[in-house]
Amino acid sequence: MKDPANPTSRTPEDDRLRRRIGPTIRDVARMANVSIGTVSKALNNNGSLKAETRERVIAVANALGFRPNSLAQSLHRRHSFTVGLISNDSFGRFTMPIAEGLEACLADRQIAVFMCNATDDPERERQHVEQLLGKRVDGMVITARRADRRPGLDGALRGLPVIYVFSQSDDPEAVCLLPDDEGGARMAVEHLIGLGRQRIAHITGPERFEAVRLRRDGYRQALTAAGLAEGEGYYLSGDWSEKWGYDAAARLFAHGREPPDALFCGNDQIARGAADALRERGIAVPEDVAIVGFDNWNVMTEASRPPLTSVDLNLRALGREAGRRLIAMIDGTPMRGVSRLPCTLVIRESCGAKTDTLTGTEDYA
Amino acid sequence: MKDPANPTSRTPEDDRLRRRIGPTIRDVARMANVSIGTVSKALNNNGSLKAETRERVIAVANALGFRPNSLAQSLHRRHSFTVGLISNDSFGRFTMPIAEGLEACLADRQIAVFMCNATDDPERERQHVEQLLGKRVDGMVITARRADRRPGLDGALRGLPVIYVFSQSDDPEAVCLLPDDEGGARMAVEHLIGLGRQRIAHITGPERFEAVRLRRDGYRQALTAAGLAEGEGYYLSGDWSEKWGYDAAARLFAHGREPPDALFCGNDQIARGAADALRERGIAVPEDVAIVGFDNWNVMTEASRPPLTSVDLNLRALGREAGRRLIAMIDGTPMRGVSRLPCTLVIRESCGAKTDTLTGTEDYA
DNA sequence: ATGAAAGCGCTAACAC
DNA sequence: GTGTTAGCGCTTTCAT
Repeated sequence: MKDPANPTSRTPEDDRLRRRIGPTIRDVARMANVSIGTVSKALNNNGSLKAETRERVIAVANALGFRPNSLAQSLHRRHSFTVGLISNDSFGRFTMPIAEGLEACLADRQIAVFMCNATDDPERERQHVEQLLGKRVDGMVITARRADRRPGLDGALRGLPVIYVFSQSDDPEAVCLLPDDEGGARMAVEHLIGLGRQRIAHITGPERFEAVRLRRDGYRQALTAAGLAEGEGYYLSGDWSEKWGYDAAARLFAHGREPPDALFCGNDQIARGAADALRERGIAVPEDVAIVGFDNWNVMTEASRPPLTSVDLNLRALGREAGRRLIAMIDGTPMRGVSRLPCTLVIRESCGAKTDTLTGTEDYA
Repeated sequence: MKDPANPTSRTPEDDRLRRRIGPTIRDVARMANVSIGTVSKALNNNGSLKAETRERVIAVANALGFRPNSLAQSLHRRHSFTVGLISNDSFGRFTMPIAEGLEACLADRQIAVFMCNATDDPERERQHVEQLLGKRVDGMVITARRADRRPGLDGALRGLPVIYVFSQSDDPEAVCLLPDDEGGARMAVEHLIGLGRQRIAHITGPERFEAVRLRRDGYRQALTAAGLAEGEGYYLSGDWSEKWGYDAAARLFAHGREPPDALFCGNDQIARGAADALRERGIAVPEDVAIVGFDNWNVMTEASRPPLTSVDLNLRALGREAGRRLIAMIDGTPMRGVSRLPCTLVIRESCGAKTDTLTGTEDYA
């Protein structure tokens, strides 16, 4: 009673047999009156098959709603087409865009991403790694808040491709991808200098963040290159809050001291706090004082008065590039060491230049 | 030459054989001088086995660094111990805590989460669903921005457990989990009334958001229940920005009209904008006007002057509960319909009450 | 060009 | 108690 020309006529028991797993390759073979091997060739478009057969098999498969079991496939193929993403930033503001870029890149290659949150709990991280290895992921991405380096987890990984994004391993061989904080800071300060500013202060976050130290270095490099001196007390390290930006600005513009004509801030919250402080003192931004922030977090840059010029870390691009590199590693390309991707300066009203977007040059460190 | 008492002595060719896949259950069986079946029983702690054998096998497995291939296991077991999370909010501010709660809950049950971003692109979503089905996920979580309901994707899913979190399907049978916006708003306004406020205005977001309509309803219910009237022009719908909060507050406190003595705001950005507007007008918060926000987004609540009392949507709890329910569904418990989880009122300085946290009662709708 | 059959790494039913 | 074996759903030789 089987009618191979009309593959939709599945027998009732077939439906019952598959619990709810759907048809298997066997069912397709039966309905199309070919062998299992032939179906495999047809669907994977390899081997040599008569065009007519191939098409017929594919038609049957579609009619049946056949969906190959990726788990069974992975048992043979070299890859599982999954990777793990382990975050120690509890899916925070920085992890998000990275994950997004990564996912977008990998989805194009049909690779799925396991999202694991370890939040700096080593035991939890160990469990996740264990689980991911059990699931035979093809690679792993580690991301984190960037206070400092972390021990590599290379012990158990026996050569599995691993890439650290927005975080660093203490293993110098490890593949790490980071934004070029130093270059971003340099670009921001050069821009201020190009606008004629001479007395540029830097209000920033806690020095235990490597990013803080790098941005400070970039700031100083730009000053030095332009022959400008760093005013006394012009470098202010505090926490990452608006309040600190507000207080630090107040300090810079207090009593007799000669005030800065520009503020380069370690993040947008600090910048916004500073902008508030200046406004309340009747100091005009950008006319009297130009401000540049860091992170280009639009919740801050756009709510600030005036809207903030800010350095964008290009985290989405960082995630995408991480995906590309991980794929390359999975494909066998050897990689090692730290790379930094350029930042972008997004110009808004707070620095007195025409709205624009400037991208730093790639750093091949 | 095999020494079962010293299982670490693997033969060199064994290492070579496993490409980099690590030892298989076969290797463990060989080294422990037992059958494959016995190893399986020992490791999965089922069947009946002499304690000594069990322990010995486990010791060998550990020594070999054996890690069962979860993919192969899933071929037999009823489940793959993976679920898919499809987000249409591009991993945004609301998706994050939900994902975190979900992941935490599922990780406890050894279930891994595939993160997929569809960002309202139906084609991309279809591809993701396809991929997840191919990977034989045990269930699926759909989350989204909450402008409105979305078509269920139940066609292809043949009974796979699906739960919508922070989003709704147009299928009335679908399992949906949402915060109780109405109850949260009611709680906020009741709190203001309890503090003696009588003229309470509501500045909120765009009405196309169901959340806006629900919060408005809660606001009105609380007023009505207390026998208070809604002042004319006291309900102001705009966008979700600080600027709108600022402008709306300015409008409410303009010219001759009798001003409100409290503002209930649709989100924290609006509330912060309003607080700024009042401060600039010399209106004291909370003395003259109390303010309550919504979302409890600490970036906003804590940077606001004064810090904002705000309704917390308890998104992390929502994610965890979604995990619990999905597990229940996977375990066979039938579920259907929409549930809403209570919000929490987090009291800070902007409303003039003692710092505190109040939780709404569960809504068994 | 197609079919048959040997596994991938594991579980589970059934022998002994 | 432990070993044997038949698969899970698929890919991939190797015959034909």
